[in-house]
Amino acid sequence: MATVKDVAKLAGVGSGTVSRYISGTGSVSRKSAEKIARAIEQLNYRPNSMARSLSSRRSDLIGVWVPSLEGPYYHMMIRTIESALRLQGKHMILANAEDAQSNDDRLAHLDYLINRDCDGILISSSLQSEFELARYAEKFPNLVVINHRTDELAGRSFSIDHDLGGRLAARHLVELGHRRVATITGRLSAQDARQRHVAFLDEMAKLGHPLAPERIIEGAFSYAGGESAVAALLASGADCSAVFCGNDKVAMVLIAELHKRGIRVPDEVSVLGYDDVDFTPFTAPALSTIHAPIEEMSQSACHQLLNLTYGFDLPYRERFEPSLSVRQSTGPCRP
Amino acid sequence: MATVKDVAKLAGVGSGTVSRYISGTGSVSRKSAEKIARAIEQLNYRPNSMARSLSSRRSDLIGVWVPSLEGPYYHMMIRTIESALRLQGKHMILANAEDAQSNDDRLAHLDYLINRDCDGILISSSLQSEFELARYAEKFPNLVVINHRTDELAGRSFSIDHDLGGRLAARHLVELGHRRVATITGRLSAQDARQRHVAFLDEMAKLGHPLAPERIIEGAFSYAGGESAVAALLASGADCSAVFCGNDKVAMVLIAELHKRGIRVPDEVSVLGYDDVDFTPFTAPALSTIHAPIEEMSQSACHQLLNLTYGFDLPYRERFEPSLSVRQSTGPCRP
DNA sequence: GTCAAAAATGGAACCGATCCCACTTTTGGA
DNA sequence: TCCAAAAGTGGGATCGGTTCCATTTTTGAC
Repeated sequence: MATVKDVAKLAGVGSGTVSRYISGTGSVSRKSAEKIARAIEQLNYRPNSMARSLSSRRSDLIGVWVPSLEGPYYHMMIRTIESALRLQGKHMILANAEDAQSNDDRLAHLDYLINRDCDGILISSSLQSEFELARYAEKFPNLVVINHRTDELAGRSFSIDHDLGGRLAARHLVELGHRRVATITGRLSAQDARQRHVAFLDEMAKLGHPLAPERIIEGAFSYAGGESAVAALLASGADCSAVFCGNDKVAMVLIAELHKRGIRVPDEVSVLGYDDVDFTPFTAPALSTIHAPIEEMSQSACHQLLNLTYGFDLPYRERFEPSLSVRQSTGPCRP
Repeated sequence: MATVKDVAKLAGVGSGTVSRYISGTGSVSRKSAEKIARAIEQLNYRPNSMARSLSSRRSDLIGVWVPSLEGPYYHMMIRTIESALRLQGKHMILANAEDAQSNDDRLAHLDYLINRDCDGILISSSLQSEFELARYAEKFPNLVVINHRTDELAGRSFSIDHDLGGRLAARHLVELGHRRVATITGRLSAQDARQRHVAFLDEMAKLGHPLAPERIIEGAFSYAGGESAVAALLASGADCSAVFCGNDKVAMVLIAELHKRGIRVPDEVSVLGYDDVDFTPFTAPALSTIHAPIEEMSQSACHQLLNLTYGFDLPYRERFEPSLSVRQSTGPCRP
């Protein structure tokens, strides 16, 4: 493989000039540029990325930490991030903490990224306590958090107003006439799950229809968690005309289970999801849900991370608003 | 940040000894090891991965090329690969060619990986012609292909017997008594889609029930492609009691559309999918499908790539067999 | 035509590991 | 106790870029 020196020699210039030509920084005369271009072509030269990284102290690697890769939510995120980074010539490396057993284990996954000398790190937070995140953020300036708002990370945390999302859910169901409403939440130790849940309960109460405790099931945002939560809800015998699910995966599981039992959606029970992932138009019936702008949020987080890390000036926003997306799984309450 | 030299000086040994201690290759006396361990601890030393890569000519980076990241199929693959690589201390970088407009564009995505000096490359082939793959494989020895069988890449291509898969599908439907059968395929320029389709048609014919041409719709393996194919099938007025879909996403779309039209699955129409992705238990009704061991195949491909690249000796297989997974979306034909 | 400012240049030093090699020390069998 | 083989060692060369700086060349206003 050819090196800068080979190129420099063939082009009849110094190695510094070649380097300047390639990076586009500094000035190179037209004549030199042409000679260098020809030499590069002729030698089929490609810069060695490791040497470049070592000497420039930039790896052009962005680490992405996710608590799980199950289901479309994280996939939409990953997909958006990969695309945004590729557009800027950066590379993503991934750490999926799904198999982590303990909190230390989860942090070890972060170290797996940090030890790789990532220029910046994106964390899709959920169960990480704010304290831990802040601690890491301190020793790692180019760190940005998706879907988690915290004051310690002003300008570096990107989030959706899940409080509003929870309220939108409540209003939608109440407007449809539902009074006997149940909910299946995600794990309430996760900020995003808790926020929408608390707001949902609060808004239901405000609207005059507080939820009975037996109609509140704490589940988890996974298919398996959804299954057991759905089983728990249906086993409880809690009679209800509508269920608000903390995310779309759980809503999908619920619809499947209701179908199995011959309970019609939305005629007998309305089901409302949260997130608006890619499959929502294709459940049967199509899922009504709270649209969370996951992709926009992910892209913003990515942009700001690139800004912080490389001094880019890409557009971004820190806060996003969910909106109601009505499809066929919710309908008027029929007593 | 501390360097090997700092560690060597503090420990009172040479830099070579420190290097040997860290990499675990070569021999280091117990006494030196202890001193080095203490120095590392004291200085909080972490090896610089770029310097390490440059001098060892190993990036510990594995590139993964996928034609798309939509839907659970690729996600299951990515998830499996990330995990297998992390277990061996390697890192994955991803190139999603979803946004590629032309074939050159798709190859540019491969270059994006190669220019990063990946030690090895995993390609999830589909539309790439065998010729192009082989061409790249030639100049890049540590390249392995998932879900594509080709003689040029003996020992480096991992695949599922989609011929068998297609036949299993045909047999299942015929055994249930279906005679008026339709099929929605993926893009037939993709090997995996074509194989299962051709075998399906062939087996149906062998069993005495060849498909009428108007009951064959060429679609694509995306939600959008599924939607238009489903629309085309239903618009054609082709009367059928069962539909074999080239993958689960399309089957999901079909179930949703049938639900919308009030057509009961499987009572009026049976729907059979392919792949057995993570959501299949949770469609309504739960999707009968051909189980393709995607995760096992991905892991094998990963293992063999690691073997080729780093001389590991991880277990792997090149060929996998699909199996029938009956759930609730297929049932006996009721005339 | 003059001259200061700006542009362009070559090459050495450096980034922080690995790896090789010549050398020293330890080991254990006779 | 001796000695060959094995184990352990230190440090310099090397990987292939970037970056800095002193120096040369070009530019353009007067």
